[in-house]
Amino acid sequence: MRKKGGGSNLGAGAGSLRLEGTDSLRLDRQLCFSLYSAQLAMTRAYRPLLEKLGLTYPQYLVLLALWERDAETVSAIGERLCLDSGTLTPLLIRLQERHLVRRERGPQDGRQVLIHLTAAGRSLEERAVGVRRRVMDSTGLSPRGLDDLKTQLVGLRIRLSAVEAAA
Amino acid sequence: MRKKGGGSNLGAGAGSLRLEGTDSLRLDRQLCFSLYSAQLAMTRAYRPLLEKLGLTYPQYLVLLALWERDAETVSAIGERLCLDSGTLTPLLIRLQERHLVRRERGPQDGRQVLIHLTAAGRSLEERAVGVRRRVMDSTGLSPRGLDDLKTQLVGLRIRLSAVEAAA
DNA sequence: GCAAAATAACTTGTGCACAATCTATTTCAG
DNA sequence: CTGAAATAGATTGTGCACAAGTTATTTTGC
Repeated sequence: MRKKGGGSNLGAGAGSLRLEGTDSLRLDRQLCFSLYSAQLAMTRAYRPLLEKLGLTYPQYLVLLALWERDAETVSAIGERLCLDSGTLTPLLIRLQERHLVRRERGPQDGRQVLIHLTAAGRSLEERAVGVRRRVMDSTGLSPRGLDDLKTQLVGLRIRLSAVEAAA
Repeated sequence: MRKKGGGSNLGAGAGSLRLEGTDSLRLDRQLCFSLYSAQLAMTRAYRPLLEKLGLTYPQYLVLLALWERDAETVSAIGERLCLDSGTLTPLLIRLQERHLVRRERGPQDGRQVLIHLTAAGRSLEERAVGVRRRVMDSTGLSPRGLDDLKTQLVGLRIRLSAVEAAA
């Protein structure tokens, strides 16, 4: 095994273009990797706490959307969470099996399915506030710091999504 | 369907403690959601480009690690990427089926499996540099801005992981 | 040297995330 | 009103991410 750091071009200085190119792929320099691993760490921080509520992390995000605005269609929820029906349908079926939501065909438009929180689903919100607070505390960030990072990430998501839409 | 915005407590002002509590769960205020959706957007930005290389996004991250330092054990790769063997083993088997890596029992320690890049695997690096550049360009961030955000995310990951470790 | 403990990787089963496809319903053209 | 197009969800198959449990090898205690 090679020495740690893989320092093939220390003190880059007069490095060739090829070396500069490959060096740009160092793992610890990648925004993509730091984003990926921070997201994994966030999920792992929530998991043991959400487990006590019988929820997975994506299920928690769907409930966040519903606690904010109830009785929406599958596609409206999907738009807010940037997820499609292929992801949401089975997740919502599982939430229904746990009696946290009710799925009901739209009375006007029979193609739609409206998602309603049950009393049990609504009552979970209070406990979720505590979970959120504990995880946010563990970030060690101030409310200002949290909001600042959040704003940067929202901007990043919007710019990355715009490219997809153009393609 | 309710009106967009769900403005149940506009001009919060003299809101009660309960309202403040639940309001803290608004989707657009969540760091966790902005992180989650930014990560989804990053994966979606890479996907069509990586598809031309026959790679998924996690496979690309594993190759990033190997391009930086080759011939490592599964657990060494896992430590760098914060992933366990349950995730890596099948992924590495697929990379082997595509002749990008070779898996070989450790000569000293027969429990270990060393992952070696093949010539084909190494040759992919050059094309990956172009993919990375295109996605980073689409973020609209300066090298300074990219690095700044990366640094914040690394800090976040470390603090979130520290909590897990303590639990 | 040998049984027990530890370790590295693999396997199995669950739940996303997503592409591709399918079904049911609604809307539109004529 | 009728057939075609459009739309909303549901379904199927692939690949992570992970917990739990298994197998094979190495290390440790005696």
